[in-house]
Amino acid sequence: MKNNVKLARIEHDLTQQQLADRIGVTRQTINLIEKGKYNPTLKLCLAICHMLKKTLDDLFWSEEENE
Amino acid sequence: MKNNVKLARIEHDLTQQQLADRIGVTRQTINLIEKGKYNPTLKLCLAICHMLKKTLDDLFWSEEENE
DNA sequence: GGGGTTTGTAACATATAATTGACATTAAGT
DNA sequence: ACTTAATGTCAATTATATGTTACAAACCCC
Repeated sequence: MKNNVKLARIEHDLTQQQLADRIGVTRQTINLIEKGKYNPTLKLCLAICHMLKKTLDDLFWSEEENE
Repeated sequence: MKNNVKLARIEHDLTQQQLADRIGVTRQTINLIEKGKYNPTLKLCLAICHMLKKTLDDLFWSEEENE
């Protein structure tokens, strides 16, 4: 589950904690997503996208079939 | 949680059951997602996208902030 | 080298996505 | 009208995303 959340977060000068707070999840959740260690729900992906002014494809798309 | 899964599935001439089988989930899961009644995981969204030759933005993006 | 901030993990609890099995409804065909 | 396939939905269970609390490693700054 690779993604570009970390990069986009840093572009906005936010810590994991700040991003988590603004989205309304815990820091651990953001951390695990950034590390690719799990599989967030669509609603959470969308919340992250809106907060970081990116689309789903920007942050979460990859051509490969596998995770 | 509106999305375009149903439309894309029909373009490919698949039933909910067939799509579910190819992705490896149950028909109920596909049904509920199409009806917008829940919040699939990213991995499942990606599986649907690849099967239907669409991107995340094609099937699951909407500009609105809310679900 | 000590103190604060950020990040990476871990164990356990809770909410909910997803499965299983079953039944009702709708749509299409004959 | 009858049959069959497809869809909508429900109750009960299982798997897993997320929360909570806590602690350690890494990085700055003084």
